[in-house]
Amino acid sequence: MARAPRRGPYICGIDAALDVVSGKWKGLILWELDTHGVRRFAELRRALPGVSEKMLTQHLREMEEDGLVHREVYAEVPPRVEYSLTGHGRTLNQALVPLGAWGTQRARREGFAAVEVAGDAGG
Amino acid sequence: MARAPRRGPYICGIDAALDVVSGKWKGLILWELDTHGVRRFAELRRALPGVSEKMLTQHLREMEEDGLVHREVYAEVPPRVEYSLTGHGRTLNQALVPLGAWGTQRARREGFAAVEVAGDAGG
DNA sequence: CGGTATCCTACACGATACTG
DNA sequence: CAGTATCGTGTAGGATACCG
Repeated sequence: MARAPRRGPYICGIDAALDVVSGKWKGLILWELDTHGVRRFAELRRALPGVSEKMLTQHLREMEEDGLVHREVYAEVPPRVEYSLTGHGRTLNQALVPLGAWGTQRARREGFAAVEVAGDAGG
Repeated sequence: MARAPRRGPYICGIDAALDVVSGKWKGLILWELDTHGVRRFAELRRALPGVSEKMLTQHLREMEEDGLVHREVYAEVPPRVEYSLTGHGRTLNQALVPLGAWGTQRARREGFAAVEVAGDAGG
């Protein structure tokens, strides 16, 4: 059970980017880490209401493997693991800003509840 | 079997936007229609190598319902149906440009084959 | 605290056949 | 040409239990 992302070959850039952000919680993880800089596992869990440990771990591992997320493990008791974005993770986030704004506009137009989360580009 | 997209409530704008572009061929359909302006069913089919009629129809219907695509039916024999982007479809495409560029860069970095398709932002 | 392991379900996607 | 109908499959995602 290693990888969800296909890792190419891709038909176009959108295809390649979507391969890396698809996953129910990845967008949120990106925003959360971008906003707070560094987050612990339990903090991310609280920030993503409804996520299971399994999915959070799995997404985090895939994003780490995709070079988006850095995982820092501290040899302490109780254990502490801190997650943060890599440079590529931050540039991806930048690239997602217009899309986030579009989505927020659309949700507003359609009358859907788009709960504002810290860092949301749509204001 | 009507809808794949959830139509909210969404957690943030990215969530809302991703709900509308997720689907194996939707990104490509967007690019194809944006590039050519108007495309017939069979033309789209040829532009998306490997897509089945079922998936193409399904994606097109969902995108129509999401207000992204306009479907024009001509009462002729043989039948003719033309697809084009709505205003919202075009703004979505604009919002996807940076993401496409990011994906192209990434594919290049990682050495994956990112086949250039007409309209690709990274090209 | 920060995970793994196991089992299960829903559904996105695909293949094939048929129709106005 | 532009679909619809039906069936089959892979896998993303979820529930629960256990571990260092």
